[in-house]
Parts: sequence; structure tokens; C-alpha cells
Amino acid sequence: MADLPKTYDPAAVEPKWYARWEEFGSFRADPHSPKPAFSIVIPPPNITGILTLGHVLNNTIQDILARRARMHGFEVLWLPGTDHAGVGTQTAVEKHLRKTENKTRHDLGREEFLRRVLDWQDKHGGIIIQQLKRLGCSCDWSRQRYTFDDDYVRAVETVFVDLYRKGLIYRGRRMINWDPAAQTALSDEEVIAQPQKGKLYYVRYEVVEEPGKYLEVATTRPETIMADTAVAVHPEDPRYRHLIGKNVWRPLAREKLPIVGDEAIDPKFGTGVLKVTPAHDKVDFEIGVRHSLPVIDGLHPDGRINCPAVPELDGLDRFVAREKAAELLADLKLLTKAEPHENSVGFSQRSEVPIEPRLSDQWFLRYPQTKEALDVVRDHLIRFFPAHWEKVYAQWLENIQDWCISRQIWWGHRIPAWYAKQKSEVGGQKSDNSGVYVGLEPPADPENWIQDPDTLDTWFSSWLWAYETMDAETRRKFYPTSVLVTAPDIIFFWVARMIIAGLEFKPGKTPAIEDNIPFRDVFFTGLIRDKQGRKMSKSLGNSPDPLDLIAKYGADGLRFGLMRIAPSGQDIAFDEKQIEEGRNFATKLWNAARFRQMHGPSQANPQLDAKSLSNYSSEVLARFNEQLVAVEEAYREYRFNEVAQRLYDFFWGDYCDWFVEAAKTDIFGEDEARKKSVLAVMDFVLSGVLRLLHPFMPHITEELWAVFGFGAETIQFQPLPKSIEVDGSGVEKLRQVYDVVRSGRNLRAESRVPSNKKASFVLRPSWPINERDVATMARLLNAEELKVDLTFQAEAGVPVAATPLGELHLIIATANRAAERDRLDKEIARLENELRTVETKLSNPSFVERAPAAVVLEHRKRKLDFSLQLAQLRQARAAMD
RNA sequence: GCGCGAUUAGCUCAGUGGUAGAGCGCUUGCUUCACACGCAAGAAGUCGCAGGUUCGAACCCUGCAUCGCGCACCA
Repeated sequence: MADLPKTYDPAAVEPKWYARWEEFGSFRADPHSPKPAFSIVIPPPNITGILTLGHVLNNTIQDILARRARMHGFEVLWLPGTDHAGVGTQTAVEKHLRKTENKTRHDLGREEFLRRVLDWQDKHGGIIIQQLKRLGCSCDWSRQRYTFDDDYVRAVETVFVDLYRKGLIYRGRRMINWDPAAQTALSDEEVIAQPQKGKLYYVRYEVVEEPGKYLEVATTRPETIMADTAVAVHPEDPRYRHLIGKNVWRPLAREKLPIVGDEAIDPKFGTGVLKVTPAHDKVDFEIGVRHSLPVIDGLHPDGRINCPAVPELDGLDRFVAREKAAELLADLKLLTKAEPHENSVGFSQRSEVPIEPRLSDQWFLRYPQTKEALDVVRDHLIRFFPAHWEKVYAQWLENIQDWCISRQIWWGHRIPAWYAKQKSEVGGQKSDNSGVYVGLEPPADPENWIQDPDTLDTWFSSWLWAYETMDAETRRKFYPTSVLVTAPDIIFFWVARMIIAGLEFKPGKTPAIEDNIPFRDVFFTGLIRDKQGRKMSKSLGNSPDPLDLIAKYGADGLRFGLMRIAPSGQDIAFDEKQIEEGRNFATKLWNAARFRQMHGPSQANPQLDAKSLSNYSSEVLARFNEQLVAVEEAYREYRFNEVAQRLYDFFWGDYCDWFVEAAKTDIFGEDEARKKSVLAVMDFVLSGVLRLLHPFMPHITEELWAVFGFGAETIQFQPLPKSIEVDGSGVEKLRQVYDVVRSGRNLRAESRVPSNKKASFVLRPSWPINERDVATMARLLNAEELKVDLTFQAEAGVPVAATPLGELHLIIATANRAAERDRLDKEIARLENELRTVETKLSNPSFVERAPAAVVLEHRKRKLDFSLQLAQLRQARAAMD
């Protein structure tokens, strides 16, 4: 066995093992395996994306689950892949084009632009896959999929055609969210409402029938006045009721507009009069429909004003035009006032500009299976962790609106719809479906048809991800998947829609709903924020590069550090210190292994003889058993932070700080049998800890597994450790020994005996004490001598502590009587206080009768302990007077 | 306006009815024969506020406050 180097070097160990795992084919999923199946599909990252901390969190969790399942004897499929990310990728390429060639996509034309996107993809694509490998992700890379794979594209088109034929997809002229920067329609989910400080302009519209009389309108958008086609008041509003049916003069692009009455008007807002601009507001559009108002589009697609009738405004950007329109109105003496006003404005999630409600011809989906989708979550066929997301999910499904699925971008799945050429100008109110052909193949006479130029929302391909990434054979074994791990911000975009897609079109769908759902559990991770609680974002520059962190702390250190601070369902305040802790833990593990290795070879398959165990061995094994149970329990609830914390505490505290230190009495002792026994316990615990930690820290555990030669060539498929029976009374006794040690160390520190000086102690025992426990105490106390003396009479002023095993005295050359008196007084006061608390409780009959017996017993025991200790201390204190 | 979450040590967070916890930071002492990415000791909390339930509340209930998120409205 090779000696371990003094420090652990993740940079050397981690890539080496990853390459070996790929050689072994350890991550390959076999659909013919007799083992039970465990499967996860990766939330596909953008093909040209790079790894963020969010990815690290998300994929570490998936890797933990996959590796744990392998050790539990499952056949594991972790199916990886990437997403074409329509708007995101197209925007990046357009930006690049503008910068390097000062061209737009329109300068290049569709075909050439798409060629450029593919170039971009070749150059930047797949980086994230390499980064996931560096993190240690055990995906089955032989099955890597892409939302633009040929058969995947085919599947997306098939679903479109299918839904069209079922009448669930339709084309219509509707109010949609228009992104003037990306120049495309968006779904409601892609719009984020943000409070915006602006002005409320009060504008006077002259009443046609009563010249000199004005109707005052309050608006935040004076630049759209030219597109007004009415003004509206509440039908019951006494101020204006009599004017309904009359007309006003539109102040810009002067024209006669009707005054209509509509229930949608809130008489209390502004002046109680609304200018109706059906083309640029959802509510106005509805009013327009109710009153058969014309629709005037006053904006170009890029957000500039389209109104040649008012040359001062025509062509101006919408926000510039707003100011200008206010000026024009002021000049006309039609602007009464402009007061500060805060309202909420919808922003495009992607391009971060205000969206423009706009009337437009688009493709929409009427969601199928919404009731069923609600049911499967409510009835827990699909379980959410944490469960409170069920409510958010239900709220969305209950208020679901048709999904605008067409996008005016080029990078995406082209909509399989063609229009007859004579009606190719599909626009205006006349559009209907009679000249439309929808199908998987182009029409037989293509010269008479023109294909819809639009593409599909990226999520319209993502929602098929759970099953379209699998072939029939794989699906048979691995679908539904076991668990989906994702961030809650895509619960509507992806999670909900995948559930609907599974229920509606999973190939080979059966009446058994539980076979069609895409996953059984959904674990929602938290969002990683910076220390100030802000979201990680590129523009803020507050997102550390995970690859830098891996270089500094190792992939295992990063993984462990992050998991230890990631509470389930809570956002995570990222602090690099925590990753440093992960690295430190890896080093601790390494050095504990080194220590074991210095004392001879390990057993290949560590076995224990329960009868020959020393008390401290029993103690550490008892703690180990506790962790096995608790860890299993925590996994069931996806509480990864608890698993990590428990393994950390057990290994660092119980194993290293207490057990190994105590074990040194035997390791450096003369008794070969004892030495052998304790080394066997070390092997047993180390091999167990390595297996428990492997899902979190795959590389270092695999390296140490190999160094120790604990078993097969890889740790990856080793069964998890099982608990071992231990002697409970020995454990109890040993914990008292440790209490004595803690008291002694405290005495030493308070009496200022430095750590590098040996100290002498005398224990006057209350009970007979095992000689070997004395040796353990002496070592842990770093004692020159620890005498056990039943008749010891301390000189007054000698520091003393009351312990469960008796009085412990620290022998020092010159006792400081005054200091010791103070210390004793304080200690006595503390104990008296504790005793009083316990006695109060025990003297309460309700407590004794109604509290659980174990609790009462515990209190009685504490009362006894405190009384005994107090007696000891009072005696010592009395001797000083 | 509706809903969800949070509020515990200086910081980041565990703790879901029975003696308030961890890591970092801080103080003190240690290059003790695995580890200074370490060892040992210590200081530090009216568990957001107010009521209630209970023998007993950080924990359960009600209300309030503050912060964050989602949905709806916003002329």
C-alpha cells in the first residue's frame, strides 16, 4: 500500500477518477437490467451556456441521488442533454453580429443567420457538458440528447399537428405580450411585473356636442392618444352618465371619438374617465370588443410611434414620444397637470425592456388535461418537496390562460403550418383557418403555399423532455422517472407543462395515470443568492465562476460545502467560506485516512468481533448506528443539508476528536490484540463513512476506497453500511469518561495550564473505575499523571470539578486560593440554579402525571446528578474557609 | 388585494412540544508523534412583537410588524 501524500490534491485525483468511471461504463443505464429502475432526466442547460452555481446545486443533488441509488442496488439512468434556448441563443448571436459586423439578422437573411447560429453553437456548445463532468456528474453520456436532435424535432412537430387536429392549437388575433427589443410575442409567464415610477397625465378632450366643455382623462401613456378610438366612463357615474353616446375630439390626430359606458371603469381612479386604446392595452381591447370600436395600431414592432398624421411624434421611440406628446398637449393647453405616479409595468424576462400589449396574429394552445394535472399533484401521485409548492402550482392551473406558443424569431422549431399563397398576407381581422395547412410534411404542391415564418416557444419543446429523450425500450424500464430536481422559478414554464404533456401524449399512454406522469417526486431547490440576498446574475457580477471554485477547493469540496448550507426549499445565501469548509472537510477525511494507514494495512472487507470491543469503540459505533438511521430518514425527505451536516459532525467530532484520540491509548500501547481490535473498528467506520459520503464527495471517497483496498475496484456500487450491535452499558460508561475529560480540560484552561504542559490530576471516584478508562482519560487530558484515590484529601484551593465519576482535582504547584474560591462560587451558583429548575418541574404534579415517563425519568436523573455534584463542590468550598 | 415563505449568537443557518445548537468571526492557550484546511478552552441569544392552547412553547393556534417571492389589479 502506497503512503498517502501529506496533503490531498483534488486536481490530480478528481479528473483521474472521472476518466476511469467513464472507461468502466459505470454511468451506463441498461434497460434490460433485472435491478429495479431509478431515473432522472436532467433539466437541460442551454447548449451554449456555462456552468453557474445554480447548475452546481441542481446537478450535485441529482448526482447524489443517482449515486445513492446505485449503492442501493438500483439500475440508474441519469439522462443528460441540452436545450436550444430559442430567444436566449438568438439574442446572443445577434449581439455578436452587431458588435463584430454591425449587422442585424435581417441583413443576413434567415438562412445565413441560422448558419451563423450553428457556427456559434459549434464554438460555444457543449462547454457546459465538460463542466458538468468536472463536477463529477454521473450522467449516462451515451444517451445525451438535444432539443434539436432530428427525432426530437419530429416529436415536437408531431405534437403540434396532433394538438391542432384536436382543436387545441389554434391561430388567432389576440392581445399578446410584445417584446419590442427581441421583436417577438411572449407568453404570460415570460413577463415580469415591476413597479415603475412615472407620471399620470391629465388630458382634456373637448366634447363635440358641447364646445368649450371638456372631459378630463388621466393617462400614463399620452403617446398612445393617436390610437384612441373612444373614451369610456362608468355607466352609473353621475358625473358623466349623461354624456354617454356623445363624442369628444381626440386631441392628437384630431378626430371624433364616441363616449361609451363600460362597467370596467373604476370611477375612483383618476378622473373616472378612461381613454380607450384597443391596440395597446388588454382591458381597452376588451372594451373595444364590447363596443365594436375600431383598432388603430400606433406602434411599430420595435416600439417606435407609427402615426404619420402627427409628424412631431412619428418615428420617435415610445418613451421619447411620451415626453414629446405631453409637450404638444401642453402647447394645445389640453394638459391640465402631470403628477408623479407609480404603477406596475410588465417587463420582458429576457430582454428586460417593458413589454407592449399588442394585437397580433399568433398561435395559441388551449391546455388539455388541466384538471388531471391538478389531481395528480393534489392526490400525491406526484409529490412535491417542499409540499407548499403544491399550492403555487394549483393556483396557476386554476387560473390558466391559453398559451401563446409562436415566436417571431428564427432560431427554434419552425411551425409546421403553411398558408395558401393567395392569402399569404395573413393579417387583419379576416384571417381564418380555411387557407391553412398544418402537417408533418409540406403540402404536396409547395409552390402554392408559404410556410409560417414563426418558430415555437422553447418550452413547447422542453415540455416533452421527460419521455422524448427516451426510446421505447428505455421508456419501458425508466419512465416515469423517479424524481425531477429543479428550481422553483420554472414551476410553470416546465414542471407544470411537463405534467400536462405526460398526461396528454406520453407514447404508449395507458389509462393508468401513474404510468403517464413524467415523474413521481419533484424536489425544488432553493435559489442561490449572494450575501446581500440578491439573485446571482451576470449583470451584477456577483456570481462566482464554479470552475474557479473547483480549482481552489476541488469539486468534492464545492459539492459538500454547498450541500451543507442548502436547506430544503430555502434560498441560499452564498458565502465562499462555506466552500472552504467543504475543502477543509475533505482534507480532514484525507488525514484521518492517513493516520489509519500509518498503522498497517486495512482489512479488505472490515469485520468486527463485537465481544472484544473496547468501550470507546462501542461508543463510536453507537454514534455511527444513529447516523445510519437518521441519514436514511433525511434522504427520504430530500434534506441533503441534514445528511451532510450529520456526516460532518459524526466524522469530525465523534470519530476524529473523540474516538481516534481515545484509540491512541491502544494504538500506541503494547497489547497487540487491543491494537488489532481498534484498527478493525477504524476500518469498519472508515469504510462505512466513505460509502456514506460517496454521493456527496465521489472522487476523494473513490480514491481512499482504492488506497485502503476495502473491496471491489470501485466504490460506486458498494452496498451502504448496516448497523452493528453494540454494548449499551459500555457506551453509557464511556460517555461519562468523556464528561470527566471535558471537566478536566476546562479546569486546566481556567487555571491557565497551557496545552503544551503536562498536568497532574487526581480523581476521587464515586464508583469503581475501570483501569483502562483511566488510561483513556489520562491521554485525552494530556495528563502527566491521573491518580485514582478514594481517600484523597485536597488542600484548600486546589481546582476541583464535580463529574459523573467523582471529584476531579487539578494538581498545580501553587494554588490560587482566591481565584479558585470565585470559580467554585460561580460553579455552585450555576448548579443550584439548574437544580432549582429541575426540582420545580418535578414538584409540579401535572408534570409528573402528564409528561412522558422517559422525560420524567430524565429529570429525576438530572436532579440526582446535580445534587451529587453540588455536594462535592460545597464540600470543597467549605474546606477553603 | 390574494397566496406562499422567512424572522434563533456579530454573520450564514440548523433546530416542529421536554436542560437553546453548528460553522464562520471573536477571545485565550497550543508548531502535542494524521491534520494550523489543525487541537483544546471560552465569551456571546428576553428564539421579531402581542395574545392564546398546554403541566411545559423557539416549536401548535390567533393577530400584528418587518423582509422576500408569486399571482391579480393598476387609466
